[in-house]
Amino acid sequence: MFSLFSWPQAILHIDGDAFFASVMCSVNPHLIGKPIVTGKERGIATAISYEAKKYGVTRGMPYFEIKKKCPQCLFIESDYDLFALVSSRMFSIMKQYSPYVEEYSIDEGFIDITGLRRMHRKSYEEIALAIKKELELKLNITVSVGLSITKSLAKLASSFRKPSGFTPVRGKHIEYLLKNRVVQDIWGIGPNTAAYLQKCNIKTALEFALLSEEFITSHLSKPYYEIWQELRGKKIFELQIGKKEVYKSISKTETFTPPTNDKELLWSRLMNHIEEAFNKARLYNYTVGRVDMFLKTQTFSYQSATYTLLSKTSFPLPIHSDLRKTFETIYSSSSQYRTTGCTISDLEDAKMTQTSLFEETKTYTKTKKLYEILSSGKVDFGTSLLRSRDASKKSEAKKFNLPIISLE
DNA sequence: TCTGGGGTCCTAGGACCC
DNA sequence: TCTGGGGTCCTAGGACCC
Repeated sequence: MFSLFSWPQAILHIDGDAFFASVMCSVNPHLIGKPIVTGKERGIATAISYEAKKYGVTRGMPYFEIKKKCPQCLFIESDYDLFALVSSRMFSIMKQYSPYVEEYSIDEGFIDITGLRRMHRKSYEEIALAIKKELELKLNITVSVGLSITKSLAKLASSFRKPSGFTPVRGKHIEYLLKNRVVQDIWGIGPNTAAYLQKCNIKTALEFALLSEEFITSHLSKPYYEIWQELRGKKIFELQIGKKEVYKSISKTETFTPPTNDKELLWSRLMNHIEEAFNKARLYNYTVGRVDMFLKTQTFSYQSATYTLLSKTSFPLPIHSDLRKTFETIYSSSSQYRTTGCTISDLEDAKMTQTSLFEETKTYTKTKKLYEILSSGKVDFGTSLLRSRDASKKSEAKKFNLPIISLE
């Protein structure tokens, strides 16, 4: 019932095993074989080696708990530059086998190898194994590989055997794979939907895939209908080829330990995030139409507010006082806050943004000039100018007739 | 599982219009 | 003056991913 042909498409999913931890081991051989956990810089586990997993250490676990579960565990700092380097080497190896490579995340990719058997003089299984072998040899880490006829099936397959597993699933083997996976294992089915399905007495991926089309469309939303089709062998999701450079939104958040209700501290951190988000927007040549900000309390409730710009801009400084007013509407002196953050959206290609009246004003020219100076590296006070308590820096700011964001 | 940071997409429901 | 029904656009919020 699932598919008439063995390989209507051949899609690989490649997943780095405990990627961050494995990369740390690959460059520090004395760590090999030891229980290690990365994420020391944030105090929580971001990657856990298989040795540490045995002790019950899980993602997001705080330091004191890791120590309790596994006292001999080595808690080390993440080296994101190194992870990015290994990641880019991983994808360039993949691209030697097929031009259709999706860089899904830092440690995961999809490869479409449909129609490449002749070129490689190998079966699809042999191509998959060759890629796996080369990755492991050259990067000194292990990867798990799934091979099937859709992205969802390939991803489910790669999680079947770990670490360093290879699971090819052609049409006639799909039922077997699905029978041996639970609905939570399916890409796109999270805890909420899994709980709902559980109530309907649907536990395995096979039970989900065998549901009627009528049931899926009347009880679940579009994404689940697409997943359902993918698990039945119908290709819905295309590979996203090429580097990520299109954004719908950009966000920056930060959690405080311990929580705080210091209004000016929160405001200065929030403004800092907004500056950083706009920096990224300028990097990708976007103008911004909307700023969302939020404060999260100790009890995980959110206060959020939106500021909609009258005309899109790439610089946050001119809207500084409006943002402050927006902040005032969500801050409460009686709350303790653990997280602050912002999301900027309504992004538009800067070339497309019409020159507004605002942009013709002196303020705009000065703002642009200021940001140019700040990003040129010719001055050493950096963006701290905007938050400085130092009088000389304040005078620098005054030259541009700009507001000063105080730390007090 | 006492919970970090950065994203995407979908849907329900209100506002507005005819 | 009261009334029906339908379309479009926007937004808030939820769910999911790594």
